[in-house]
Amino acid sequence: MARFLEVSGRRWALRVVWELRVGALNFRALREACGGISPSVLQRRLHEWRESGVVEKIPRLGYRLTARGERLFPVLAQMEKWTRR
Amino acid sequence: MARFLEVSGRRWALRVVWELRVGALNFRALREACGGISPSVLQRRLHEWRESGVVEKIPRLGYRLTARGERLFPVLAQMEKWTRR
DNA sequence: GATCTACGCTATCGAAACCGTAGCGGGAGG
DNA sequence: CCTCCCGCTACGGTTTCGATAGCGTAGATC
Repeated sequence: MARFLEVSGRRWALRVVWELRVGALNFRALREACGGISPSVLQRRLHEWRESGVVEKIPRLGYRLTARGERLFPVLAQMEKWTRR
Repeated sequence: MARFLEVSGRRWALRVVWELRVGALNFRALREACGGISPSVLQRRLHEWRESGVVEKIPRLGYRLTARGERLFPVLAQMEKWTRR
């Protein structure tokens, strides 16, 4: 948990996962979806999430959540619900 | 949601909330619970969470989650559950 | 009243993370 | 060959973080 809080406690970290909820996105599309993250930071976040087994890279498709990453979605959905009040 | 992801996407941000799940903690206790966050950063995080209405300051008691903050706990609990696999 | 202690908090400064921009190499299509 | 879009990297300036020291206050104790 402490580890996850550390990884997710970086700029854009959760946002990247959040934007991938709709499905696979390529690098540039993901960049725009996040609304202006710098490519170097996005690159780092993607590496970090890939190391954590949350995101995977698909040739000619871009990036998408792994099965494990998908299971993280309910957490974010609940989080999103929380923000609505 | 984007706003929350922004606030929580800072070092120690969620960790601070997580450590407050056990109840009120004073500044120093919270600092130790987090395992060595610098006081200046902790100070900043507490201000940010207070502005978001997640944390409140109680005289002679320290800091604790607000009612709104308590409602954030299930999210973190689910997050913690996710990390266990 | 003087001292001691624990508290919240601030100051400083070097290190690390981040941002914006530019641009590279590579592959697909014309 | 040329063009276009792709993932990705390099660079320099700005922001954020981290470690440490220490201030001012308030309560307790002598």
